[in-house]
Amino acid sequence: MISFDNFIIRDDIPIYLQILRHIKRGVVSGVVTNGDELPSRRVLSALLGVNPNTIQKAYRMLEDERLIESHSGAKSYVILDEKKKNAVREELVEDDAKGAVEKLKDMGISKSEALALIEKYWN
Amino acid sequence: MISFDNFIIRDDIPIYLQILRHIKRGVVSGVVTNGDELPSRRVLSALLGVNPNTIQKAYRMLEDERLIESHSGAKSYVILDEKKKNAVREELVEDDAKGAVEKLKDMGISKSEALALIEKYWN
DNA sequence: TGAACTGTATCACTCACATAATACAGTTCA
DNA sequence: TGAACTGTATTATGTGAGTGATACAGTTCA
Repeated sequence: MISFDNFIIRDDIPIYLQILRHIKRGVVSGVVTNGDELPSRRVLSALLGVNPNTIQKAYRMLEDERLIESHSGAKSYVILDEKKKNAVREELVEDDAKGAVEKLKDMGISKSEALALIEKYWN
Repeated sequence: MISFDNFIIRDDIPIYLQILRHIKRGVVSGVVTNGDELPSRRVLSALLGVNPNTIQKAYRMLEDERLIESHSGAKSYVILDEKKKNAVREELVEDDAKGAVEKLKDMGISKSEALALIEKYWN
């Protein structure tokens, strides 16, 4: 069962996206694996204190990306293989590392300065 | 006069924030300096093809941060000193480098992997 | 002085997001 | 079998961010 312990809702980005990313990051970090069961829409909505439709929106997007499977009446499960896992990893890395590089470059920061910054802020 | 040449509007974040960041990055990179004149709200809105209120929103935020000065009827100018400049630099670095570090960490990526990613995506 | 520029303020509109309230159908399992 | 769970769909509503349209007032300068 995918865990949502210590999942805290922020208000800077849409909740359905936070749920989506939570699961994708789990996939990349290895916490979420093939065959894992997802909490039902109703259960998770009650747990997080949000509307079931918000959960449904996140789950629907995951299903569109073939990362989970849902069948009417039955529970929903994670469907993963190495290829998908790598794709998710690539996607998240694109968003994060690539975006950061672009921004740092825009500010006129050199590569060595950028590397020093990452070092600095890592701790 | 602050330049908006090769400024391209994206649709993923609010336009007023893009304008705000464009100017702040100019400050950090040294393209924007103390006493520089800003394009008027109407002129810039026409140039970018957006509503004058959108420009006003960005300028208003810059004024709240004391980075520019506006007086009714008169032109708007950049007001900078070393202290403010460093503050802006710190702020942008916070947004970019610090945020990137946090996300990469969340994905279970190690520091050395992160450094390698920055290297990789720099080109 | 007055035209043409400035900044500023106010109201209206759209849209994404989230919520709310149901309804219906498929499944699981005691 | 039937209760209690699942997923799915639909319609309505509220809210705030972002933007648009417009009006008003101050300034600059020929």
